Amino acid sequence: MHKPRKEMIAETRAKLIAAARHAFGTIGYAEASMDDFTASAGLTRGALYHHFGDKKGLLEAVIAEIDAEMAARVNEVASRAPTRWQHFVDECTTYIEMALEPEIQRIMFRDGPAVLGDPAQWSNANACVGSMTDHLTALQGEGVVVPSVDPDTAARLINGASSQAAQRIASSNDPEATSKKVVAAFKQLLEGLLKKPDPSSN
Amino acid sequence: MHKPRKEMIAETRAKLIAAARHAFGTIGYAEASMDDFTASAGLTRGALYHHFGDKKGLLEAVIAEIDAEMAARVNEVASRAPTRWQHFVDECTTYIEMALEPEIQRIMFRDGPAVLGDPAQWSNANACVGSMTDHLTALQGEGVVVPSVDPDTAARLINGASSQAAQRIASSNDPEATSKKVVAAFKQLLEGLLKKPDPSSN
DNA sequence: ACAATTACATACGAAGCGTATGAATATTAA
DNA sequence: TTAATATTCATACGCTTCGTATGTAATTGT
Repeated sequence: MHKPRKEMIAETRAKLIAAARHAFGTIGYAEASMDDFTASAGLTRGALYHHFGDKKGLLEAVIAEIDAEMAARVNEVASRAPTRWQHFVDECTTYIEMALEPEIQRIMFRDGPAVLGDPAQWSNANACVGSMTDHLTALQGEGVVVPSVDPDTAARLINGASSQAAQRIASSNDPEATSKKVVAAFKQLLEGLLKKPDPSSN
Repeated sequence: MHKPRKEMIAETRAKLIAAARHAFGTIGYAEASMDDFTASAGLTRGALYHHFGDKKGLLEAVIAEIDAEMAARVNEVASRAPTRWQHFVDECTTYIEMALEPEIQRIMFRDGPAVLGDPAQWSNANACVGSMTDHLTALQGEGVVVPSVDPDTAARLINGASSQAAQRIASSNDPEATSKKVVAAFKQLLEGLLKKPDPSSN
């Protein structure tokens, strides 16, 4: 008795996504030959076009998968933190740490935007920024963050800074030292969001 | 009497760069056919390969040109400003305004990084960030900005935030309103760099 | 004036992509 | 149960694009 139909299909989808993810994350989207990485999954382009429409569709699927993983990691790490502001800061730094990984950097911050356009418009991948936005909103309610900023806007700006931060660390020849400087500067910028009278922790 | 040799060569180089810049800025690097845009300049790929080595080489030349223009614009606008801090803030907002232009956004912030890698590593295009770094250094010397941050690092982070800011405005369906919110949030982040006792202007 | 270099154009081969078609299996209907 | 249909993938084809190799005219050096 062979496996049920549904599972076989899900399996080929998963194999295609995994193969594409590896190819996109290493040699990059443009250089990744559909013939090559489908073959590495024991398939052909026929399966790819059937399930994902085209190369871009497959990239979207890969991005959705990575985004879900990133959101899960952020939520897990940040869940334990004394204050909500610390929770928020942890979220940001975790985000930077993830952005250090070459696969994430390449797919989510370089090829993704180039091929699919502004990440803010992606329908499937906004979990991380969404979480940050939620916390900023709550922090405003608590009077910790200045009320004048739009939470979603601020979250996006921080996201952009995080991306640069990660790139800077990743391309440094002394990542340890660079990381310290970058994270320090990053936290300094974040403090601009705090209300003046109470520049609390850290 | 025909034009001197040197001028003819410079002219074909300029024509190639102009044609490529237009193609890259509109349909994008990946979609731009070398045959097409060289033909639109009255040339062939032969000239392109001779002068720039390959497609990426031409992109580098285009980026160098745009970067020089951006630096000139930033310097001109920021040169008139009461305080140095204001000068710095103007520089940043001017940077955002320039990043609103589709051509700059596409070439400098999307296709450029995707094809050539981390912009911080670009040898020919760092004029804007360099200028920002200089001002941050000076502001630290004057005691306006906290001494703990590395100027170059901070400039890069701000650069990343600016890029996101511009994208957000550009892709908004109400650019006017969005611009206000984005610039406000952006300035708020910048205030994180100021020393506490004297949160001076704007 | 003759050799050597420069500045391009042309021609050729190699991929890569998208589509159209085909074949095998599964699902539904009668 | 059997016939019809839909799904899942593989194969085959043409088109476009890129890089290189080659050709050629103009220019420079001697």
